[in-house]
This record gives sequence, C-alpha cells and structure tokens, in this order.
Amino acid sequence: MSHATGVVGEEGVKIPSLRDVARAAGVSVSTASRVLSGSSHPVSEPTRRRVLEAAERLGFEPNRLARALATARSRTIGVVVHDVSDPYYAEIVRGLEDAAGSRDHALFVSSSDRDVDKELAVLRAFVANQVDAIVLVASAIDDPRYLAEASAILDRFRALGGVVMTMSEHGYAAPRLGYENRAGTRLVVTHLLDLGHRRIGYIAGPPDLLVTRVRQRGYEEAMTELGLGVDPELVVTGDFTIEGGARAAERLLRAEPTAIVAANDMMAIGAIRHLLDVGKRVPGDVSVAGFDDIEFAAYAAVPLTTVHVPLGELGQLGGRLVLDLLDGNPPEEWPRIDARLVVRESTSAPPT
Amino acid sequence: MSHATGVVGEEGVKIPSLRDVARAAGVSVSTASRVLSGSSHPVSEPTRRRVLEAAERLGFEPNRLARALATARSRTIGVVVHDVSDPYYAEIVRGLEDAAGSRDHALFVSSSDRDVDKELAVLRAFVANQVDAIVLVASAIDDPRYLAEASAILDRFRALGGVVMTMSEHGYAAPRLGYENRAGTRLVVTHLLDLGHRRIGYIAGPPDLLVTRVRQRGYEEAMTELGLGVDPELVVTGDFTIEGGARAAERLLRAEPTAIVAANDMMAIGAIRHLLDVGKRVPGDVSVAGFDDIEFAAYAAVPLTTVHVPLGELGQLGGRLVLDLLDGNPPEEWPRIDARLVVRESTSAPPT
DNA sequence: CTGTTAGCGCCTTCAG
DNA sequence: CTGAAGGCGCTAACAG
Repeated sequence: MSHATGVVGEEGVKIPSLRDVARAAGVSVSTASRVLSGSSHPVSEPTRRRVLEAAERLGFEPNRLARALATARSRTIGVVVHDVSDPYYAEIVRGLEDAAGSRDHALFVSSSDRDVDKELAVLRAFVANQVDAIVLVASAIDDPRYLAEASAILDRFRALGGVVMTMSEHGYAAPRLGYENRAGTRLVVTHLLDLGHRRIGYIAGPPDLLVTRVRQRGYEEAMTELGLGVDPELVVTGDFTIEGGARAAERLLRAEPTAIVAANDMMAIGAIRHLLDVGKRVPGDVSVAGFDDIEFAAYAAVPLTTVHVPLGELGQLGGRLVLDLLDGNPPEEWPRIDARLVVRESTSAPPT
Repeated sequence: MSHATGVVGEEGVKIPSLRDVARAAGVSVSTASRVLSGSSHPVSEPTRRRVLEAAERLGFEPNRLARALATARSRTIGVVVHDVSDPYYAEIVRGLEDAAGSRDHALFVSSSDRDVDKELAVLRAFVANQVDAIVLVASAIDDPRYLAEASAILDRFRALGGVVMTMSEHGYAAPRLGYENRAGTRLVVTHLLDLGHRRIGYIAGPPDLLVTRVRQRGYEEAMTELGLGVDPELVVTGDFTIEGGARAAERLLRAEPTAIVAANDMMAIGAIRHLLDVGKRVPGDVSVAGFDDIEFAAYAAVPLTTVHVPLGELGQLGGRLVLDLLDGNPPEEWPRIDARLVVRESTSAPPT
C-alpha cells in the first residue's frame, strides 16, 4: 500500500492541504499559512483575498494534528472523571465542554472508575495525545502510589507548558476550582441538628477517595461541636451509587437514626428508596439529606434536601479558567464557589 | 522565542522523542521506531532489548499526534451527542468510552444542543482533528440543510477512510446500531391499552428531531390499530427535559387523559412530578410511562414503567463495532437490540 | 537485520 | 511583503 496519502479507492480523494490552497492561489505555502493561520505577519490585501478565496473554494480546513505538531498547541483538553454516567460528573463535563467549544477547543473525556492504573493510563494517554491542559474533575484516589505516579506525570506535563487544574479534593498541588466540601457537609448536618435531630447517621463515600475524608470531617466536626460526638455505629461506608446508598441505609437502620446524611445525592436517593421500601416514612420517621444537588435530587421519591453545588456553572467556569491559563491570562482573583443548603421535603423535625 | 522545542524555563525540559531513545540505544531512529511501534519488521533480539531498555529508562512515550500524522490513524473517536448531561447520552457515552479505552483509543465528546450549526461545527472539528471514526449518538436534526451539509462532511470523511456509525434515528446512511423506537413505543402504549386505558395522552419529543417522529408513530399506530384513532388534543410537544415534561403534562391535563406516555423518561419524571404537585395520584388517577429506562427511572417519585434500553451495553457494543470496523473486521451479522417493557409502579388500570 | 531518505501537513525563522 | 528551507515526532519504503 502506498504511503499515508489519504487516497482511497479509484477516486484519489484527498483532503485539500495547505499546499493545494497555495498552489490554487498561486502563492507559496508560507504565505497561505500566514493568512489561514491568522498570523500577524503582514500579507498584502490582494494576496490575502486570493488565498482566502482558494481556501473557501477547496473547502480547506487546516489539519489540527499537523498544526499541533508544529506549534506544540493542540487546542485540546483532557478531562478525567470517575464515571461520566454519574450525573455529578456529567453536569460538570457539560459545562467544561461549553466553555471549551466556545473557544475552539475539543475535549477528551475519560472515566477512570477510580482505579489507580486506569487513571494513570488516562493521564499518560492525555500527555501522549499532547493535550494542552488536563482537568482533574475526579477527586484523588487516596493511595500513595497513585499520588506519586500521577504527580510525576503531571509535573512533567507542566514543565512542558501544560496546564493542570483540579476540581475536587486532590493531593496534587495545582490551581484548584472547588467548593467547600467540609463546610457544605456542616451545613446539612447543622440543619438537621437545628431541627432537633440527635441521632444523625452518615453514609460516607468510598474510603479510597480524598473527597470522602473531607466531607466526612464536616460531619464529624458538626457533630462534635454540638457535644454529640461521633458514634461509630452511625457511620457507614457507601460507594457513591444509588444501590450502595440503599444498602448503606439498610445497615444504618440498625443504629436507629432519626436522620441520615449521605455524602452525595445518589446515595441519598438510594437511601430514601430503601427507607420507603421497608415502610418508613421520609421525613416522618427519618429525614434524609444529600450533597451535590444533581438535577434529579428535586425529583426523587421525596424531593431531596441537599447541598447545592452549581455543577454546570462550575464546569463552565473551570473551562474558562483553564483556557485563560492557557492563554497566559491568569485571573486576578481566583473565584470561590460557595455551597449552599437547599431545603426540600426530605427533612423535618424528628418523630416525637 | 525559539521554535516549538518544548523547552521551558532554564531547565530545557523536553519529552524524550524517538530520536533520544535511538541515540541512547545506539541505533537508528527507524530501528527504534520498529521495536517501539510494534512493527512486524524484524529486529534482532539484542537490539530490541537495548531499545526497550533505553525507552524505559527515559520514560519514552510515543507522541500520538506525530504518529497519527504519519500513519493517518489517530486512535481517536469523535462522539456527537445532544447533551452529555442528559443521562441517556451519558450512559451511552460511558459504554463507548469503556470499549474505546480497552482498545487504546481516546474519545472526543461534544454536545450539540441539537443546534444545526453547532452540530456541523462539531463534525468539522472532528474531521480537522483527524478522528478515525465518528459516532452519531444524537438523533438527526430534522432540517434539510443539516442533512445536506452533514452528509457532505461525512461523505468526505468516509471517502478518506473514516468510519461513521449512527446510534439513533438518522437520515444519514451509515451503519447503525439501534433499537426499535417505534416498536418500543407501541409496547408501552399497548400495555396501557391492555390495562383498560382509552384516553392515553402522549408527550412527544422536540419536533426538530427524527427520533421524535419515529417514536410518535409508534404511539399513533398502536392507538389506531385499536380503533381509537389519534385525538390531537391528547398529543403535546415536549423537549426531552424534566421541566418540559412537567409543563407538557400540565397542558395535557386539560384533555383529561387517564394515562400519559412520554417520549423519554426525563419528561415522564417531570410529568409525574407535576401530577403529584396538582394533587393527582399516580397511577391511581393517571398512569405515566416513559422510554429509555435511565437509571433514575426506578427511583422517581413513583418508580417508572418504561421501555428498557440497555444504554450502557449499547454504548459498549457500539464502541466495539466501530473499532472492529476500523480494524477492517465488520461483524458477520449486525447485532440487533430489542427494547422491552419494564413495568413498575407508575401504571395501573384507569380509575373507574 | 539495519540505516538512509522521504514525507505526513503545518508553522516559522531567515533571506530577499 | 514574499518565498525557500528546516523542523515538529514518527513511520515506511528502499537500499544495503
């Protein structure tokens, strides 16, 4: 087979290259490049017209790979999440996409299932694909090897001019666009405390995630400050999924809580389902609250009280920040996103 | 500034290139390439070792862009959806990602908001980024200009060796991995008919989508076959969102249906919410059914009866098919996915 | 089995 | 203002 000519079948179809445009316009490739790449190098008006016209006529579209190879800028961003099908990530990714798309960048998206090796592989793949920036939406995996290897990859990447941004709890030191996980959790717990609850159960996230620790600390702090202390029986581990939340609620029930706080909405939704299934009323018998305020929170079996995080906007803002960083325009002051409580129908005073 | 050398600061950091490896191993670049790219060209065992060892030591990782430029294969796939934050798409994308990742391909994901220009822009961007395949998960926009321009872009793309696959109703002729939208809808409608409903309302999808027409036809056919015919008052237009479903339900209520079928789960969930909000019981007063069986369908205010589509598997299967196509291994027989009814708690006999 | 050469498509000095 | 030349990192004939 011939060299990579893009020729297929008998047609000899080929995407027009800069050379074709140059030839058609009767100028050199350099000149064509200058007008088509928006270079600041001066080009006479007539020539520019001819080139533009030829490009238009041929339907020329610059090859991004070639351009990237030559300029060391691919206009591409890699996004790491734990699972795109999780609404939390999906909503953030959507925001990132909007920002990136509006400024002519494309997004690579990869789910790591919070598996150390997968996540490292994803990072390496992003680097190999020469992305301009890497956005770690996924919270760091709480594993020394992960942090060590990820740091090595990311440090190298940055030394080369790459931009790294984190959007959740992460041990890696990089610009971070985050909201307050701990404060947010304290918000819900305090809300429940104010309603009069004393036996407040907590469904934690997966133990191998940094964000799990931070959110849990919010719960512990709030409980301790009120002099209630942390009853180990009232804390169970979940996995951020609906199913996991349901199972966790089942275990938690043995400790007879009057309220349950889940580390995310998915688990809260699962918990509500389980409670309802075993004949408990929510919030009549037990209140339930979540964290994130994914779109479905408001449409769960019982509309969920939760900590609102503007996921979509967070993504958009994150995207804009990354692009600004890439353009060498760091924002004067780094934005702060505050989490706020949204009280819906899943929480009320404890049964008397 | 110097040429694109990847040099930053004083360090002169640079990602090791094949040349560096070759030099370190004392061989020519071609030899290094041969062992590192898994070429079939013979290389002596000792040399191979030396190259491998040098690559390992330097932490060499081939530059995908360069490789892609040289081979005309980027190991990259472009995925077009209407909105990644919509669970329907998110779940499919997740499946595609799994398949792609497991075979060393990366995914570009873009949401078009079913906007003609955005969608065309996305397609062009994919081509410019030299993706190997384009997967149209999004149903076609029902607009002649869209179809014409999209076809032009895709035809060119394919003439160059690109693979195109559709995963929903699409006017563009390409391999399609789909399920039966019409049959699926007939399934739910028939289910309701069997329960004794006669005034069955329908919340259609956005009018500018092909899939909307197809699903709606399923409703119309089922209604007509039973001699009920289609009462225009019983059909309203939605937009595939929860909010839209709620609003549509409100309008639909004027026609006093005993059951409502929504063209997707999101709208069904919104409809249920609205019904409950205005004091109707579901399914006591009115039954509601959806389509897709997104994860949340089972956790809605009233667990939703719907048409199950194995979204995640669909994505995985689709990913595998595309990769096979790319490898020149078209499957002997094209898989068929059947939609099936899942009866949960949102449907029952009409009130007497 | 190994090296040399050319080229993928584009950008960017450097002359003119 | 324009063009020629070299290079980004890698692969693929083509000799030897």
